[in-house]
Amino acid sequence: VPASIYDVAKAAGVSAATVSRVLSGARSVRPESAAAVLAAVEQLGYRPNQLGRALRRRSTQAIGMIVPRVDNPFFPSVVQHIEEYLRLQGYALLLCTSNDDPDIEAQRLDMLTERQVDGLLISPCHQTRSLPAVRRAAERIPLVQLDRSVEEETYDFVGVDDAGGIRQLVAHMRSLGRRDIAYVGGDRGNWSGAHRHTAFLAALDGQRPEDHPERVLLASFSELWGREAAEQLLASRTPPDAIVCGNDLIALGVISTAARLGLRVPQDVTVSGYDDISMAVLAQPSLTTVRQPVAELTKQAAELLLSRIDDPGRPPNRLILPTQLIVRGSTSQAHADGPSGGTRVPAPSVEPVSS
Amino acid sequence: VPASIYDVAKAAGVSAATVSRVLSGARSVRPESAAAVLAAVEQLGYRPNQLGRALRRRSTQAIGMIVPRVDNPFFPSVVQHIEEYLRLQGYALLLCTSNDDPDIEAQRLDMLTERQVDGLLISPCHQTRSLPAVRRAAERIPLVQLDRSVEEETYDFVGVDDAGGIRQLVAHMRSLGRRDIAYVGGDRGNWSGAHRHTAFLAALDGQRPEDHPERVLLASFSELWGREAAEQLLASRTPPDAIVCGNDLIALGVISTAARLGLRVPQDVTVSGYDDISMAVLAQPSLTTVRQPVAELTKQAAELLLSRIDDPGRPPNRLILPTQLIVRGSTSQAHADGPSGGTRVPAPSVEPVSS
DNA sequence: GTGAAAGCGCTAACAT
DNA sequence: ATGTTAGCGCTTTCAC
Repeated sequence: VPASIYDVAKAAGVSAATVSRVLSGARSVRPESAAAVLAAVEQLGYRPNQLGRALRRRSTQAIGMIVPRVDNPFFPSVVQHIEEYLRLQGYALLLCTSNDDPDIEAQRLDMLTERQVDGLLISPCHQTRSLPAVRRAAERIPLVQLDRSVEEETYDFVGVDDAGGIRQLVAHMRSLGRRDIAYVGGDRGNWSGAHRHTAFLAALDGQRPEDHPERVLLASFSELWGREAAEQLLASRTPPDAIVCGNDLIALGVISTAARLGLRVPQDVTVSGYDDISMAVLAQPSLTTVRQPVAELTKQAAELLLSRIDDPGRPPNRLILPTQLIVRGSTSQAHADGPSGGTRVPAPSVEPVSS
Repeated sequence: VPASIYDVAKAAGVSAATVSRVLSGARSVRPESAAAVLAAVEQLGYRPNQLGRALRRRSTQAIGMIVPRVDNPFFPSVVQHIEEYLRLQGYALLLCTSNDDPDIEAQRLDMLTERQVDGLLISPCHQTRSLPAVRRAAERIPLVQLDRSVEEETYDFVGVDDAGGIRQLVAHMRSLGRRDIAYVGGDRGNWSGAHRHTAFLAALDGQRPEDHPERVLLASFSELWGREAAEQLLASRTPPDAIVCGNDLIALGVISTAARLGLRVPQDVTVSGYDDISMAVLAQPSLTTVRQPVAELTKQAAELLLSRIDDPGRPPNRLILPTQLIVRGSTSQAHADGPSGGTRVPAPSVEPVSS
């Protein structure tokens, strides 16, 4: 059995309270007592039991996080930033995946709540179906949504200007002379899927999408779906001359199928993604996309959470960050051989908005 | 303040012990008491505090896991499988990243230990520098290594036959008539980097690597490094006609640079990866690689861990799983247009070995 | 079948 | 500066 704080106290010839004080550096302790305690800790190999500490302190110094998927590189990159930030603030990160399933998500949310995390960070997998569990959790624990939000606007949220990003992409395709623009997106159940799709339809304005329902295909944010959708789109007698994709994974799938069918990207068809995952620059051709400001997104989300932990009563805050168009080889031959970066086009007008 | 088990007890007109029994279904309780308890739970919105429960039970029903990186898709895929498996066994997964830094790794290991996880799953980021922290943790908590191991062979481990995989790749390159085979790998600090590099040198046998030290480049398991290394290798007057890479990310970087330099893959130079991440099949050309049996790897690791939790005293077990060569377009034009799968070549001789 | 009481490991008041 | 005491929320003997 591992040593407890009482074992240390006995070995050091002091009381448990003194050991606690030495270890947490809370109040001043006589140097020789401190030395004795430290020696005893060392000798017994004592490690404090955070369960006991958390139970008493009513704080675990842990933040729970739930992401919808871990096989979409966008989320790992978000996780990496968040973990780094929280670590520096002295918080541990407890990470879970919902696998895009609201039931698993709810289960995870409850689990983290019962384990008394001090705060919750979540990208809900569904706008409506995630709502009950998010609400339950938010009633008890400071909660901040990032990148995706549930329908209700009563919780803290920091996301990006999905609509603006799509608008930039459509305008870019237009400026290249493309007129027949198709869309391959994820499902509308989640925030990103819904907003990007809606924005695409809105951006088409002149060209009525009702005339070409087969030009808008929705299913999931995966490369597999990108391959399938491209099959439908590109094998037709009159393929589109541009395909805007809901994220980078879909776009990579589309490009892969285009190559297989012998179509040249960008000459025969231009293709764009969304997210700017690290793979985007490696693709052949490299991928034109919209970059989400992950560093900013995660920093704001973490700060929002810490501020809410500090003051649980403050009114909810919703931040929308601007995106950046990254032009690369999949839409512009001029960029096909660029060593890596691509041309960055900042968003035209959108400022970070707080409501 | 949230309701405690005593609040529920009072509301239901029973004792806390009875509430506990109802909730854990431990011993039989009179139906009407049970109903009253459940009603009170519902009415008060009671959620058990797992800190109190864990402190008393001396079990958190949580497993801690540490992976070196989360931006190498191989590890997310491992995580996904592990989480699924543990969830079905009633365990929560607490996931951390070491970011390939032994100090952060040690900190995480200590953190998880102090939080009293019931078991630890880890891919150590370094063979020797990870050893002290792994040893400390393993002294207190059941620990299983997966995919990577520390130097010492005294802890449970399930990995893959890295050497066999590399041997398959070199043999494959040879069978294609390639004679000047280069190697671009990760750093030798970690298990995979060391074993794959060693295996490559061994597989060369006839061709003495000392004659061509510039043919073997080691740094990190990233696409960026792949790009840099390919620059050196392919811009030379006498580029190699085959490049074996330490993992898929490196290979994708190499292919990207080859394309930029105007070299054709596989005609001018064949390229292979390792891991078979989902991106491998999407690359242009698709990537010949060695598949790690992730499902089997994770299942064995989880089972090893649960068995050690069950019997902490049992002798350590080390499992090496066979790999599978996946031939695709980056080495064979015949496979360049295959819709996806590639040709699978099972390992020749290696059986799962238990020592 | 159920309640009372003790205690998991820790820290925060309150003394001194 | 330090020890004593109580209690965080829960489960589990041990009686009845």
